[in-house]
Amino acid sequence: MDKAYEPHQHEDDIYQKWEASGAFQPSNDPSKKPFTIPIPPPNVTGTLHAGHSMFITLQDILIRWHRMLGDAALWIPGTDHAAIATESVVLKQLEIKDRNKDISREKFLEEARKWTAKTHARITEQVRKMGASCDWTREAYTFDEPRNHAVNVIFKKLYDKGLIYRGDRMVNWSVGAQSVLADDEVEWEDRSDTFYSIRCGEFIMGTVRAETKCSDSPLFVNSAGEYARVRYTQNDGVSETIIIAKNLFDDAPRRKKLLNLLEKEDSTVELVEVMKGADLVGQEFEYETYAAKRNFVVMADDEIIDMDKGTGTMTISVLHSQDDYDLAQKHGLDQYRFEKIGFDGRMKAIAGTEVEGLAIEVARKKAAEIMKAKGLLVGEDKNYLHRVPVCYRSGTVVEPMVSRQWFVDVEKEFVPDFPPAEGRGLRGGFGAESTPQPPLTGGQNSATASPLVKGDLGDSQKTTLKKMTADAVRGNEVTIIPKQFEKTYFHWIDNLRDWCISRQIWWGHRIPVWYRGEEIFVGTEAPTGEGWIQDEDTLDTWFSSALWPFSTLGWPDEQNTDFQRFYPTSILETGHDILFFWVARMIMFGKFATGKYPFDTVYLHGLVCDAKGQKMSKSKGNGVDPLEIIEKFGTDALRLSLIIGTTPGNNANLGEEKIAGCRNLCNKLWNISRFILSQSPPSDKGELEGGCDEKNNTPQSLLVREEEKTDLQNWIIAKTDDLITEITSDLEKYRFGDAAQKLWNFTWNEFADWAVEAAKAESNPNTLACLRESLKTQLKLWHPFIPFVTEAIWQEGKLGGNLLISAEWPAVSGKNSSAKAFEQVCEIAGKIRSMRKLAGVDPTRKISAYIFGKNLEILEENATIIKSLARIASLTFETEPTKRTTEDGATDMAAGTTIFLPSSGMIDPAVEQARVQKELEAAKAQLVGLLAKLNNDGFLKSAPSNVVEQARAKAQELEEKVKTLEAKGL
RNA sequence: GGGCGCGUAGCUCAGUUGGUUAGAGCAUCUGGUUUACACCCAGGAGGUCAUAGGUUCGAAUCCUAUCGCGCCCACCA
Repeated sequence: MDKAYEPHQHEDDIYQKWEASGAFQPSNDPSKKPFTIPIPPPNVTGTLHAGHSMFITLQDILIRWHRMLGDAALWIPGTDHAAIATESVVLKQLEIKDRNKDISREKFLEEARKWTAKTHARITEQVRKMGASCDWTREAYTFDEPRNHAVNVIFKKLYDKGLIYRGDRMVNWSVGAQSVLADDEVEWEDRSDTFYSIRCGEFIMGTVRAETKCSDSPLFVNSAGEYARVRYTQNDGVSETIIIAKNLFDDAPRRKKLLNLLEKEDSTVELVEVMKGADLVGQEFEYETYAAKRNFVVMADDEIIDMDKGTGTMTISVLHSQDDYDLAQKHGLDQYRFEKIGFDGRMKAIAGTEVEGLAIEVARKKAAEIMKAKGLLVGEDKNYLHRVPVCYRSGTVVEPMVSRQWFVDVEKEFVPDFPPAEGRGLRGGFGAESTPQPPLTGGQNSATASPLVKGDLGDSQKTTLKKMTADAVRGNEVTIIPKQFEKTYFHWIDNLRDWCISRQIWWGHRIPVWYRGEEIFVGTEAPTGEGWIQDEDTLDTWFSSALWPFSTLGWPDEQNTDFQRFYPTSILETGHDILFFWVARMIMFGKFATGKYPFDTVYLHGLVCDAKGQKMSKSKGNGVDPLEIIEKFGTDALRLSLIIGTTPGNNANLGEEKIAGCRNLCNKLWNISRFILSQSPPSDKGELEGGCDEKNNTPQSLLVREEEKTDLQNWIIAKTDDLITEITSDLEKYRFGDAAQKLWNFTWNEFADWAVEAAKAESNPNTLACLRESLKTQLKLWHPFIPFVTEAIWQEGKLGGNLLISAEWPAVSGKNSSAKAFEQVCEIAGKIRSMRKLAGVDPTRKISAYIFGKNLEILEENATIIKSLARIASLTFETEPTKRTTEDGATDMAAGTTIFLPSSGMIDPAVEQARVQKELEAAKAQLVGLLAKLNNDGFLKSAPSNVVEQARAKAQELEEKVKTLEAKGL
């Protein structure tokens, strides 16, 4: 074995061995419990980033662990076609500026397929680099044929249930890019614009969008709000009244700002009367706009109209603002749907001949000018700060525009037709679902036919997609870890609106709808007959992603063996940022399509940040490239650094120093192994005399002999057993960070620092056998976290007949060993080391030492070890403290004994005195606190007895210590 | 604006049901080269657990308020 572990000499080779061995594929043995994780498919055009590294590591840990537990572990890999991102990457790659003019749909798709085939090879190779033990024979792609079929089937199913409809929808329209933008393609920019206050009859309303105030509209007030009729008298004697919110009237500075054209230095303002909004409702009036005379009617909406904003009134522009659109929907105001702006970003005729054909911003200024000239404008606040949506591509302001889109209706009631519950049923055998079970035969009619339940069963079975999605978590059928995300989940569901699923791009699943005149056909295949034209749009990427846990297992063929065996899957692990986009929709579609929630546990990890906890971003340039890290430190170091010191859901900080530390751990493990293996060289089966233990490939001479165990050997066995228990329990609780931390602490600070060092002194073949066994156990426990180095050691040492990836998860030995005795030895050795150092003893010098105490048998038995660990030449044990404690030298207490190091001219009495003084003070301070506690009746009465006992014992020990140190005669 | 969360050692973070002297890695200080490992070994120092109240025999942990920070959702005359 090399002196240091060199990851690159092993990793690729090991990965190939694993894959070739078939270990990545789940066992076909029907007696094995299935354990399934669907991978969050990375973008097919992407490259590996820190977020990928995180989920690959976590999921691989789970998969490897379950595989070792003997489960049929299946991790399905795949990639995502990432519609929008991919389309823009490919267009850029092809140097296409205007998709609609420069390339045909077919040609584009062909090019995109070519391109993604190339990038697919890259990203999957990178996933392998991380050591992902996923089953590549089952690889899927969100945009391949089987997944397309699944998409079409569920689309039709939803449509047939009336859960998919076509409707108007406000979209983000980029005039610059001539395209609809997804919400995450919209950037928000802080801007300073002019806020106009405009006459609307006697009312005043405020807006930035002056160009849209050119049509008939209701004027909304708050019926409970107070409005003020205010009289303005100018210095020339001309006076008039206007109506504004009473709040605004009372707030003179704000009033002056909003009504600056009316409220001049020398004008007077007086309150004429105060009215309730309700009193104003119903008024109809005609008034001039910048375009033409229009009709207004006063209406009320107490939810939307906020008396503290603007002038407390609002007119609407139904087709050009989301809020206005919603308001119009709510009040059924279809007659006010005026298209004032075209998709070219220019004003239409209804906006008036003065501005027709002008671009929005130009029209706005023109409209303001006209209104000013006509006296319609009563205020201009030129420094109105607000945020505007901007197209990330063209930089132009995004216009809300109405267009026809496809939606999934999440509120509509329907009767689900879940397939019969047979076969494996719900995971874990908990058969009872919180939601009513569907009838065994599908269809709405069969439901009412059941004689078993009285009343309208059809109604009782009704549900909505929204309810289904909420019930998953509410009914504890899906558990979210960490739990706090359940709150976020419910909050999202409570605010859930219909899901717009159509996208005006080419790269995606085309909507399976065909039109012929007024006819509409929805199906999984194109209809026969002439003249059918397929919908131009494609589906939102998340639509196909929502099917991932079952579309990858053969659905809609529910007889498929994979679907039967592995669905529902076990755990969905992903970043908390896509809880809504992805996780919630999988839950929704999974239940709808299959009758079962697609997984029972959702584990959410946090973001991967830089060493300072800053979000990684391209602009900051603080991104960590996992491939570079792997190159420099090895995959295991990267994996470990992502796990250690992190907790579920919280962000993980990644810096080179931390990764280097993890690399060091790998090297430490390598060197511990190197030492142990050098003492018991690897052997092929039967090579050593006496043959081998068949199963473990352990030479007979290295089998642990129970009958002659020393304290050290017992310690190794007991501690290793404890470790198995703890790591297993941590993994069961998804406490990966804790598990890794405990393994680290054991391997390095206990096993290497104490056991291996003590073993050198003990020089006993049975100790070596114990070390070797413990090492094997540690390699197994470490394997899910750092698979490469553990496998490399396993192979180098020929520690098992097979690959470590296929080894069994360790079970406790059950050999009733105790670590207690040897722990005492460690404590004594540690104390002597500390005393030597603090007293200034030459570290190379071997000294003599005395230990006084009642029960010294254990220490005497381990004298050789203590002498070796603490560099002692002569060690004397005595029952009673002799006068030696009053001689010059260092005295202290540990493990119930008193330790004395004679000075022999090495110890400076002043230094020693200072040290003892410090010890004494600390002990006294602690004792005072403890005694106070023990004298407190409340404590004695209420605290559990073991806590009281512990306090008593500690107090006694401290009293003794204080006595001994004081006796030193300071 | 609505929601969620976080302030613990110089830095980055753990701390599970409230219960010994609050832990780790890195950094730092003092020393060392010993049958694997300088990607090392041994020993130190370093904390008013953001602040102020409260509950309790007992609070980093539970409650309230304040201050500071982050994330998600919404996009508002």
